[in-house]
Amino acid sequence: MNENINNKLNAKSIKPTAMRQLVLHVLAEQKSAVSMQELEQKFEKADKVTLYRTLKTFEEKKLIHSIDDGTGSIKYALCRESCQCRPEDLHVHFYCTECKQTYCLNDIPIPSVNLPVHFTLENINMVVKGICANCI
Amino acid sequence: MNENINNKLNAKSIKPTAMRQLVLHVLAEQKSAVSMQELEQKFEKADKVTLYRTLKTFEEKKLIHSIDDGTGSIKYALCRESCQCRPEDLHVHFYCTECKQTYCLNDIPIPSVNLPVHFTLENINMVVKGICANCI
DNA sequence: AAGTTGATGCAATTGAGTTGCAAAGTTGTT
DNA sequence: AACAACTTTGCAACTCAATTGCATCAACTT
Repeated sequence: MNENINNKLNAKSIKPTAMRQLVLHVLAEQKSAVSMQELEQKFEKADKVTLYRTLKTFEEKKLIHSIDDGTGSIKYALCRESCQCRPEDLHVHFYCTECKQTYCLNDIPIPSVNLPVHFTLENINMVVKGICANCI
Repeated sequence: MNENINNKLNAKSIKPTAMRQLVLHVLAEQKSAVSMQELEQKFEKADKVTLYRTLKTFEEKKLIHSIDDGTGSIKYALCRESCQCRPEDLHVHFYCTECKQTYCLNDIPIPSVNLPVHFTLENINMVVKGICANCI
C-alpha cells in the first residue's frame, strides 16, 4: 500500500488499518464524490457497516467531507490538505443531472451571505444543479 | 374555509378539495418550513400518503417549494405569489441548530456563482446553518 | 343513471442510514 | 510469549422517511 496513504492517515491521527488504507486509496482516485453504495461496489468483499463507520471516522477527522446533494444519498470526497472544514474553507458542489455525478468545485468558495441581524453562521451547504462540461 | 385559500388553489390550477384546502390553510399559518411528519401531527386524522401526494401536487404546481435542509426530512413552505421557482426566484434557507427550525430567508436571494466553463445552471440549493435571532 | 377521471386511504415496500453485539485484531505490560 | 485492555470489523436486525399498488370514494360528463 502506498506510503502516501499512511501519511495522510497519520496526519489526521487515524490508525492505518487495512480497511482504512483501502478505502482512502479508492477515495483518492475518484474524480467525483461517491456514495456509500458506490463505494461498496468497488470492493469485492465489503461490509456496508464497516464502510459506514470508516467514513464516519474519516469525516470526524476531517480527512473527507460529506455532501448532501439532494439525491437522497450522501456523497463523500477527500478534503484538501489545508481544509479545516470551517465555513471559509467550504466550496460549492455541483450535481450534474445528466451523468448524476457530484463534483467538488474546489476553486469556487461559497459566496458570503449577509444574514439578518442576530443570526449566526456555523455552516453552509451550497449545491448547484445543472449539466457539467462533459455532458454538454 | 377562507375564500383566499380557494383563490390560491385556483390561481395555480389545483382542484380545491377539502384536504387541499385544509393543508394549504395550515401551511399558510406556519412561520417556518414544516416536514410531512410535523404537518401530519397538526391534523387529527391525516393519512401520511394523502399528505405526501398533496404536497407533491402543490410542489408541481409551484404553490410550495421543498427544502432539503440536511436534517433527513424534507421541509415545505409556501412560495411567494411571484415565485416561478426559477433560479433567480430562489432564496437562501436557514436551519437553526438550536430550535431545529428551517426558515425561508425570502429577502436574501441566492448569490450568483461563476461556474466553470460549459457548466450550465438549472437550480441552486443553499442552506445556512447556525443560530437564529430567537435563540441567541 | 352510468361512465370516466381524479383523489383518498390503507397496506406494504424500498432504501439509506444506524445500532447492538460478539468475534477478530491491535497494543501495551509483565 | 502470555495476558489484559482497547479498538476495529462483520453480521443481523432495526429505524425512519419516502414511495408504490391497489381498491374505494368523490366529482364531473354525457
